[in-house]
Amino acid sequence: MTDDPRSAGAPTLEDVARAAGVSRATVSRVVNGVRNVDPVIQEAVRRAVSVTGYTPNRAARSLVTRRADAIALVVSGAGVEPETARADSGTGASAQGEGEEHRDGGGTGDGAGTGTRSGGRAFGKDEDSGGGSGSFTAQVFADPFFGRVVTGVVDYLRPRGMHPVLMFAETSRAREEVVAYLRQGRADGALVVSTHAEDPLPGLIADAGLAAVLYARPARPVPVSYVDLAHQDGARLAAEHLLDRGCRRIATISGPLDVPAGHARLTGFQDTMARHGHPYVPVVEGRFTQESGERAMERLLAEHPDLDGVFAANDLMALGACHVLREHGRSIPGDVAVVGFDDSSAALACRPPLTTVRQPVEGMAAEMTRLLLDRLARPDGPVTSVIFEPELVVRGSA
Amino acid sequence: MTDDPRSAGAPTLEDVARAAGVSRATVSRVVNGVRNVDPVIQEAVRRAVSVTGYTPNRAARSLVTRRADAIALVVSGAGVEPETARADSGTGASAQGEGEEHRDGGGTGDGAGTGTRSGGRAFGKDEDSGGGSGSFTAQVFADPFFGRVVTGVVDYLRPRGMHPVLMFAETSRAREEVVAYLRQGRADGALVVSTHAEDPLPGLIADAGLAAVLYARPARPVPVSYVDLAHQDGARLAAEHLLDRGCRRIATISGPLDVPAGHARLTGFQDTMARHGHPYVPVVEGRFTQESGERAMERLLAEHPDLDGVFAANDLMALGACHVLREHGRSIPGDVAVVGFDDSSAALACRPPLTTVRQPVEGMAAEMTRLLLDRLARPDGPVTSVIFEPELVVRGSA
DNA sequence: CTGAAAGCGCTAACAG
DNA sequence: CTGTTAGCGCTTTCAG
Repeated sequence: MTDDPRSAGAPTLEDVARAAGVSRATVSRVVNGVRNVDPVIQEAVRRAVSVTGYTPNRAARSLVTRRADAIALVVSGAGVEPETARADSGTGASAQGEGEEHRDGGGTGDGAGTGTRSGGRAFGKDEDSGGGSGSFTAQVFADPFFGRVVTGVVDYLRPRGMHPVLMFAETSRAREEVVAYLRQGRADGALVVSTHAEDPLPGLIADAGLAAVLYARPARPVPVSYVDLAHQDGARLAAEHLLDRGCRRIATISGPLDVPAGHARLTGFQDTMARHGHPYVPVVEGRFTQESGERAMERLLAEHPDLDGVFAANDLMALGACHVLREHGRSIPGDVAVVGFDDSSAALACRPPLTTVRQPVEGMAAEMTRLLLDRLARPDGPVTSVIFEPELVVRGSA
Repeated sequence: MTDDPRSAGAPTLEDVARAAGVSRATVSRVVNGVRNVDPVIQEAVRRAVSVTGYTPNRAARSLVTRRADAIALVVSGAGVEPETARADSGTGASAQGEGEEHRDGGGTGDGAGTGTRSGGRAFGKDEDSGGGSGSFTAQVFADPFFGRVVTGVVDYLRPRGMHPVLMFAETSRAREEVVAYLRQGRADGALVVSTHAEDPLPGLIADAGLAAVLYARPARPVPVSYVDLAHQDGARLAAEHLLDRGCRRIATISGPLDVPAGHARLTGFQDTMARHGHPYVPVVEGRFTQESGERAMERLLAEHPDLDGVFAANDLMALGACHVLREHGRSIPGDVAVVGFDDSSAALACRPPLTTVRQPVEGMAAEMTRLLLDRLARPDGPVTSVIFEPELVVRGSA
């Protein structure tokens, strides 16, 4: 029984109630915009609220409403798996193993103080630094893709007064943490962006009966909504464009084949090429990074010096390919036409700007968010998924 | 009095206590790792916890501990200011007016839904789309800088079991929301990255007595810790390098002069040049975007066709400058040497790779996070700030 | 339309 | 070392 009115802490409902001369219940009603409150009292309460500088305590509210009014945005992927060694889930079938270094520098994180100097190094082999430590987080943000996802999610959430909690889940430990986080009720649901197929997270979440929506269809079916792109159609657009402009010796730099999008873009491309009389298309597997695109292009050029068209499964690799082509004296699109995929910022960072297949990432992310919020509002609504159609954006490179 | 043991909801302390045959307090102690608990009972409790599948309810815990164990990562900037019209806070002093367009595209943000397709357009003039809608969020992520900040923050937070809530505050409305969010106790403190001087957010947060640490020193002094880079020193390194390699007709593309970093990098550069006998350096103001770098370079080239060295205040602009130089037949670094700033991913995306001044963003962000956590642990500890030293990274462009 | 009262699940004194 | 007892601040029946 603290009979003392002015305590140290932040003002509570009680304080406002006292100031307005009403009960806590009434203040609560006004604050939550419940009807059935006399306009006069309503006004009095409002005044009391601003006088006291009251702000509702979220923990208390959540405790009773059982809602956090927050959602998690989690990037899930293979990444470094300390315990599982390397989860190199068979680098697909057809392609060549690339032998890309997957290991990274220290990572800024862990230990004691970061000291005062910068974090890790890694990435470039010869060049040492390079604007990104090797952590999973850094790898994720190295691709403009993720920034676009965040943009779409945030722009959808903000007008609704919500903000995403950013989480990463590349190890089984981290995945457990995500599940725990949700189970603790810190977030009402999760938006998960998987960078690899076979990602166990969607399954874990579904098993725990937690709400989630995925970006990209999960490898093994899970009763969870998702948004995805018609990757094959996108690859078809690229193939047709290259063919239409007269290219006849076309090659492709695929994405990692253990990533559904990588796989789909390749098969979509191959299928279309085959249908147009090109059953064999030279392909080198990349890792969706600029550097892997460069290496792949070097290789393609070495094995097929006469090629006149290249489809890279994303813009970053296309950008790398362009660099290599130019270094080898090939003009773009004169000698070799190049088509990318995504229409990310890399497309405009390239000279000439890339002709590319647009993936409306922001819109897809917004839709994903809408689906999650829908589901939170109607927990037993149907599990619906949305597939977006890509479109060709013609610029200078092809 | 729910005498019924097995209710529908998630298991609570009570359930675990019953299962283990002890009191709630004891379970709480075990769960929170408090010593003074008989090892035997401890084991029994642990077993009960896993049997029941217990997960502590965060809201309940936060309600009593008064800690959210969460922090906000907020990007604050000018952005589109519906209410305040344009906050063009005097374009600095020394420099030349330039008349560079400072306004941006519409901004998806505010209004109702984002629709289902991607966000706005904007940015490119001729090319329309381009991997980034015009929202503040999109603009933020268009620069690799922010992804690096997130990386540094997340990598520091993760080992400590914390995750950042992402917020943007480019309008006064959004700023109020950030303050409200903190006051509601949803986050214990904020990491704020201001993209403009005169940002009122730090002041608002300080006035509200909330914990925060800033990236970059605030324009008007605020009793809040911050991390920053010795921008002037960085610019000096760039100037000296250009001079050392024999350049004599050097120009610079500055950042926005109303951004402290932009201003400091310019004055640092000018001072060093002056000290070496070059009191007048051609300068064109850019906006830290690739496109503005291109435009600035076009102009510089038109006015000073004989220049042999360029310092761009960030890598994105340096990249744009390189494109333009090459288009004008200038070889890099043969005809013109180019030095960038930041050592972001754009530095390696450039051909030749950029010689640049490294800003250890990830490390700075980690330090910023450490400072915040420190302060949360010791609320009345001293307000300390850390200034990082940049270093020159020599690559191919100069 | 408003107030009284009962908790939500957890931690933290305070006894034992 | 363990159990009892108060609440943390809010929403929400349930009466009036």
